[in-house]
Amino acid sequence: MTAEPTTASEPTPTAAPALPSDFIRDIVQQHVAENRYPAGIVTRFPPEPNGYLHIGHAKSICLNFGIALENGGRCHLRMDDTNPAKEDIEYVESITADVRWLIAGWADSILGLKPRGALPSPVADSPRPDLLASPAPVAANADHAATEPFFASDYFEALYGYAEQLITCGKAYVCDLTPAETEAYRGSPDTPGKNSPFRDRPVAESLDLFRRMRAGEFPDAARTLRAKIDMASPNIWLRDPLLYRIRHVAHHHAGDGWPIYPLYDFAHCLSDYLEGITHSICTLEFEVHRPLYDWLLESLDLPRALPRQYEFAKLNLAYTIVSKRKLMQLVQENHVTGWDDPRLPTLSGIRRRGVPASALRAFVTGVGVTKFDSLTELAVYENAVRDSLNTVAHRRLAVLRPLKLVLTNIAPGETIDCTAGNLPADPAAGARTLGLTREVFIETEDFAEVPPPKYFRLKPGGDVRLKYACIIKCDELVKDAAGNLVEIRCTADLSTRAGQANCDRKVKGTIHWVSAATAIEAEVRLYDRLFTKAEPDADGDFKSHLNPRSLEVLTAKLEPSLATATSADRFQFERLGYFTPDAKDSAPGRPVFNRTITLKDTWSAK
RNA sequence: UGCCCGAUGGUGUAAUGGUAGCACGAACGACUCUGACUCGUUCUGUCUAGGUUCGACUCCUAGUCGGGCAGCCA
Repeated sequence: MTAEPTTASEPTPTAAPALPSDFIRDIVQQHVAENRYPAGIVTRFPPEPNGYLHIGHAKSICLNFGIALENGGRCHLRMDDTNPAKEDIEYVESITADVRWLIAGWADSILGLKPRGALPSPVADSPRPDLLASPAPVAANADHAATEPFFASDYFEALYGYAEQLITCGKAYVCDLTPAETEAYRGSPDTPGKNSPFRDRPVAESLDLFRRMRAGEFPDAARTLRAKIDMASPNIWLRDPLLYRIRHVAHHHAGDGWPIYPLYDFAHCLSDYLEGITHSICTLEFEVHRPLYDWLLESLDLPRALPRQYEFAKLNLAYTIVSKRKLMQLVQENHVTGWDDPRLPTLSGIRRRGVPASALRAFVTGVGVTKFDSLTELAVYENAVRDSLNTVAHRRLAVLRPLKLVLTNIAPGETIDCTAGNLPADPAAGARTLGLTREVFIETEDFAEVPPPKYFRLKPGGDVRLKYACIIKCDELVKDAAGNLVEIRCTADLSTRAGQANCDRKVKGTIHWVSAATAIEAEVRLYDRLFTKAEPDADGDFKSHLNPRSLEVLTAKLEPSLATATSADRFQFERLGYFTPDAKDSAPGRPVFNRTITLKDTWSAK
């Protein structure tokens, strides 16, 4: 091959990964091009702190933070905490930690691409000028917003003011109907509702009543504040929707000063407005709320640009459920060990299982953003996890189900050093030394006394390579009185070690092993999908489809270098999968490893 | 039988009136001291019926199928 410098004078295309594209990003792009939001693009991720975040939220987080990052904008993590009865500070903390984990380091990689817009300028009347005033770099800003969440409950006072404004201009009224009456008056999807008898109550009376609601004069559910729209609207959310309800409960963030709390529809659009959100992106079930979102904002006298709502389809992943209510059941009924059980699709569980945040991001980005209610195959997720781990996880040897093997031509006490690269594809990742000894453990399934067709592993009279060591030949089986195999006796061909005369000798199979003399023991937890059906709740009975074999606990033999591993480490146990020490249960001297995912197996399935 | 939304290979997604492409998956093959990775080849698609157009995945009409909406939840 001649070294023709054909490309020397051509500009080397810096293979920048393409920015994701979808119908929402297209809209944002157009707005950027039109300079519709001169102050910049601002999005938000608004979970209610009533449960743990899950893989579905990851899609929303990546969409919202991604759009902000790509456009030099901002994304606010906002607790949508308007219903204190269901919420708890525990969830505020877990959500904050999970979001921070998911986006950590992301800005750096995405900012390597060219940001498409200018940095937003401060929003003058923002309730959080501390956050918004400093034009920090986007990367820092993104992490900061995730670390320091916004709270809808911080806006209760401002929201209350908007409510009074709505009453004053005749667009809201205090209603004394009971909950049951309210429901009855609402009608049904195909029959119009009826006007509340309190609908035309004088403004002054509604205002007085609303102030007394706030003062705590009335018991729970005695009255509500409602928007005055159209009880006959084909859209149920326009049939005089409730804006405020009376609840004499303390709030985990706002304290105990509020006997009334705003409902989602009222709080959300105005929280978006207060934070200067430009694109309020939510899932499809809120599509029918959009007219109300717009009605509320347009009914008030608001000086700044109004946010607009856009909807996309939430993520559905095969063999998993993400409903907070159902996850809660699994946790409370002890089908799993907690919200961070590695079998759960919660971000805490996924993290504990050992999945890198970058893998999750790649997965949800690859799935795309549409309005089609799809079901994503688990293989797509698994591919993203393997793909991410493959290049970074150092290789190690471990034996899950040990079978004793004696190398009869190695003397007791003798050790033969073998070098094993940490990342065979990348010598810079270094290597460690494995000591081959007379007694080793191999995987039980790597030996077959009666091998099936095309069996590459060890069999009577056959030979196989011990990874990083040498080729061995099976001479003899030792069985106990009951006929159970207790030991295999082999001869090691030491001339086939790396650098030796016959190192290039080929055999069909290569198996992993650990030295019986130096192996450490560890608990290893193997996970399988939590459910046996692709759509566990299709028949409304997800608990009957729990996989009884979703967790298998073994005592494994590991190569000694694994003794000092921490939960920040990720390994590939060769031929077995990717593993990480469990962040909760692993301790020095008592290691516990989680299997993040198996390696792809194109043989045993046949 | 109200209103809103959607429909492209097995799965997910692109093509924005002009060559139906990508990824996952599957099959086969090459390579291999991981039956992994990598590489190569192959496989399968525009819901139906009309219409507009030189030309339709794209626009229009009707239908079919699927999803969402009747919490003082979000």
